[in-house]
Amino acid sequence: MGITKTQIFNIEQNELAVIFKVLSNPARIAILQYISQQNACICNDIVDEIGLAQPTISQHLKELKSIDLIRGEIEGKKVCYCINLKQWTAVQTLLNSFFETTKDNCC
Amino acid sequence: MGITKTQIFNIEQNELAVIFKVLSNPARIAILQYISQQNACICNDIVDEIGLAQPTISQHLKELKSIDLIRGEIEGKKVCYCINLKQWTAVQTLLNSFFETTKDNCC
DNA sequence: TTTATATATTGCTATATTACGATAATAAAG
DNA sequence: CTTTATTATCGTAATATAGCAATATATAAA
Repeated sequence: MGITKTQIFNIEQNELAVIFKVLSNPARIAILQYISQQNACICNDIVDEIGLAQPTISQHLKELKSIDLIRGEIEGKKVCYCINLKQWTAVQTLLNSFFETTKDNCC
Repeated sequence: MGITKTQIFNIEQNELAVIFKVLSNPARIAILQYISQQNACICNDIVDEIGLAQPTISQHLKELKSIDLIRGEIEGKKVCYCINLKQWTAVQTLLNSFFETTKDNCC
């Protein structure tokens, strides 16, 4: 069906899946890395840096914003994107905790 | 297009994206959590536990196996799945390192 | 006001994903 | 060998995603 049966899973499972989904595209990984590499908040050289069309980048930025991983501040006609450090750390902690908790038993 | 332009990204970015994609489904999260909760390697009570059809579970298990996160040992007519602790830890480290490295600069 | 620039939105196509019924494959049990 | 149980694979439908051209929106500059 292409549709995930979210109802049968709990909030934590669905939340983790959403986070992983946002991160499951190399363009979005590249965007995050590029934004973080700049010394200051970076505006849209992103389109030049990554080899994708402007609407595509804009869509990816929107998805990253959807889980609050990045933030866009309007500066004149440009928008300045930067990583939301608070949420970034929260997500890191959440994923780490998932890995840690799920590490217990094995053959 | 629905097709990701993997060529324009580097190996690390693509590898991270693949890992995140495997984890980006709540059924697969639930399967991993269920497997890890059992004291011994659990076989296909997974189908009973998760509310999805057997072929669907089988497909999800295949995807988890594709990045070596779990392992299936054939025991008679049953298959005994368990988390591959070595790869599990490797993935945890890789993701953590991604989060750590990408945490540097921000507004 | 007009023009130029930066970003977002819309609409579309191609491909991927999720899910399941039907069926095949495998192996233990009879 | 046949039956039964377990898991995998195939085929298919519905929906999601990635990407882009065209266009809209917004703001600075002229």
